[in-house]
Amino acid sequence: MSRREAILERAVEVASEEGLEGLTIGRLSSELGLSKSGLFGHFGSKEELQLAAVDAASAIFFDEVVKPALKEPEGAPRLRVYCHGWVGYLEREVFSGGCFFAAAAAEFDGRPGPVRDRLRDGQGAWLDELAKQARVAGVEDPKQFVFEVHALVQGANARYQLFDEQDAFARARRAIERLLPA
Amino acid sequence: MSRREAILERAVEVASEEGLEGLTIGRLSSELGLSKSGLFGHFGSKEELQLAAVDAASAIFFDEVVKPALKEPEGAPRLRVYCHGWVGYLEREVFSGGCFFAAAAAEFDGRPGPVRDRLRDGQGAWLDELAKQARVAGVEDPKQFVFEVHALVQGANARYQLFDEQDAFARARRAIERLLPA
DNA sequence: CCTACCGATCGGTAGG
DNA sequence: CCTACCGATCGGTAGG
Repeated sequence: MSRREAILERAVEVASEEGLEGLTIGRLSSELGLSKSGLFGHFGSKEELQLAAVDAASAIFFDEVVKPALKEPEGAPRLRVYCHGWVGYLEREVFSGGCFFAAAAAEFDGRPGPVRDRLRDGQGAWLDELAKQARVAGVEDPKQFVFEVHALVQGANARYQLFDEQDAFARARRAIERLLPA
Repeated sequence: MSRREAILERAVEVASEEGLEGLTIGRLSSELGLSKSGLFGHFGSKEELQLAAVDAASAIFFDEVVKPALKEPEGAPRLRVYCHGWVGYLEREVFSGGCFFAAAAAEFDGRPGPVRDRLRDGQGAWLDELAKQARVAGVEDPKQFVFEVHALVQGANARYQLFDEQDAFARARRAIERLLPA
C-alpha cells in the first residue's frame, strides 16, 4: 500500500465520522505521524484531498456492494443482491461513522463546487444502475422504486446513527422486500 | 422581536445551509452588523448558540407542521395532515438549505454531547407523536409505519438538495399514500 | 519528505 | 453593547 493509499484509508474513516470539512490537514497529518506539508504534497489542496477521499470511498462501496452482485444474472436476482448488500454494508459498519456518502451529501448539498459534483455524479451512477436492473426485472416504475429503496436505506442509516436503533436495518429490509419483484 | 430572536433567525438559516459547525460567531456577528463579543454575550458559548438554534428551528417546525394538524381529530385525519405537512414544509423551503434537522443530525450523529442529545430528543418526540396517531388510526405496525414515512420524507429532502429533483416530493407523497390508512 | 513560516480565522476573555 | 486582545488552528507557501 502506497503512502497515499494509507493517507486516504484514514481520511475516509475520519470523514465518515467528522465530515469532509472536519478532515483537516493538520489533524490528519498528526494522526498519521507525518508533517502537514508532507501530507499536503500528496494532494496539492484541501479540495483535492476531499475529492480523493470521495473516490477512495467510492472504490470501497464498489468492492462491498456492487462487485458481489455482478455474479448474479441481470434483473431481479442482481437487484435483490444489490438492495440487501446496500443494507448489509451499513449494518457491517464498513465506515465507522455510518454511510460516508449520506454524510458527505448532507454536508455538501448546499455548497456548489467540484466536491458536490463528484458526490452527485457518483451517487447518480449508482442509482441509475439500480434503476436499470429494476427495469430488466420488470418493476413497474423503476424510478419510483429506486427513490423508495434509496430513502429506506438512508433512513435506516440515519436511525442507526442518531438513535442507535439496531432494528433499523431489519425495518429497511422488510420494506424493501415489499417493493422487490417476487 | 428581540435582538436574540433576530440573531437566532439568521443562525437557523445559516445552519441549514452550512451546518451547525459552520455557524461561526465571527461570521454571524459580521452578517448582523454587531461585534463578536456582543453576539457572544447573548449565548455564552458556541455550544449554547447551537442549542438555541436547535430550539429555534424546533419552534418553526412546530408552527409549520404540528400546529396546523392540531385542528384535525386524532387518528387518521391528523396523521394524514402531519405527513403531508411534513413534505410540504420541505417543498416550501421553510429553511433555505433544506431540512435543518436532517442536516444537523447527519453532522452531529457521530459527536456525543448536548447538541446531539437535543437533536435526538426533539426528533424522538416528533416520531413518537406520529406513532401515537398511527396507533389511534389503526395502522398495523405503527413503528414500522413511522420508520418508512420518516425515511421517505428525508429521502425526498436528500434528493431535492443534491440532485435538484423537483418531483422528489411527489414521489414521497405517492409512497406515503400507499402506507396511510384508507 | 522536513522545518519554519505566512495571514486569516477560530472560540473565548478582559476591561470598560 | 464596544475595542482590543489571547492562544490555537486553519489552508497554504518557501526553501531545502
